[in-house]
Amino acid sequence: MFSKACEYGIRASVYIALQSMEGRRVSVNEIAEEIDSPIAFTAKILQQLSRSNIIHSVKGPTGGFEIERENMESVKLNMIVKAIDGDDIYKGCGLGLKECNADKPCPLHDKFVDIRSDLSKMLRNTSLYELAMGLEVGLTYLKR
Amino acid sequence: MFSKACEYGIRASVYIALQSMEGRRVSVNEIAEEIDSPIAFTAKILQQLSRSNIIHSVKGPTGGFEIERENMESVKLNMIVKAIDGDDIYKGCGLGLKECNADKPCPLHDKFVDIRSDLSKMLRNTSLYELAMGLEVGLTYLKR
DNA sequence: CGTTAATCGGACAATTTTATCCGAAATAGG
DNA sequence: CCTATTTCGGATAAAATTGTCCGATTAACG
Ligand code: FES
Ligand code: FES
Repeated sequence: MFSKACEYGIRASVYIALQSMEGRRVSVNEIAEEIDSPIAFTAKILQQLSRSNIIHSVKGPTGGFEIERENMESVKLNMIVKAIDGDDIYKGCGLGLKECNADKPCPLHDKFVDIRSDLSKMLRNTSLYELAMGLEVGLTYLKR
Repeated sequence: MFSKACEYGIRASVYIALQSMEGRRVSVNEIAEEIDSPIAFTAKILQQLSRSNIIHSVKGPTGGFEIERENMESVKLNMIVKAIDGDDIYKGCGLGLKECNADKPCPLHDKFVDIRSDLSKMLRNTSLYELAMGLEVGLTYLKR
């Protein structure tokens, strides 16, 4: 469904959001530890999210990553997915035709766009804040 | 969403079904031409589907691929996807946790399983026959 | 029986994705 | 100013996916 990079990116963002709620800034090492991901690869993804203004990074000692309180609610999953995986999942044909277009649809088009639009809607409506809350109350987990 | 192999596999299967409705057996070359896919790679995928008893192959001159009339209705997309991509898409965690399990869910679990089960249901309920029919009446296309 | 046309199967190659390494730049704190 | 700690950015490596090649096998047909 999502690329590994995107999965790590979402998990990392949720963890950063959780810690930012308590004013803590976190390092790549801590993030990778807490979400069980490869450190250097995670660092690359965080750079990408930082450049996309989804998370905020601070260099030097006491530096690390954080998410502004306001962004915690306004940043939705669809932004993270788009920043990392592009918009293939929102626009692409389920059977791999070069373009998905109702004027010349693939055999699966009608059924596929239903699913795709549900997924898209779900990602658009899900904020980091919401996901971080589930974590905070101990209902959900970022590794197992 | 699906791998390239799976996309080609579905497109090929639908084309074979369409031709089998008229009693025509088709070669890899014709299939690859009609669905716009790499020939040798497509051949590999067809072998896989043949071994999974989803399509039927015949060697030698006048040989090729076909789908028995009965199978055309009983073969659903979920079988093709499972044969090629495995069941990650049916069982895997959306955020990449090692296992998807409601007892220790990831932050996205509840929302993700909804989408996943809709997708799963759609694939389970869609037959090759149904898709081939859309093609036959000129409503849908396998390449663009 | 020999030729020809087709799939089968294994080895190989190219590309993309995932992952690692390391030096550079920034900055807090002594 | 100096040192230590952190992200940044580019090069590189490993693994997985995608794609190619070719000889073996099968079978139709003259
Ligand atoms: S054309 Fe295939 S999903 Fe729209
Ligand atoms: S645990 Fe992540 S989707 Fe179920």
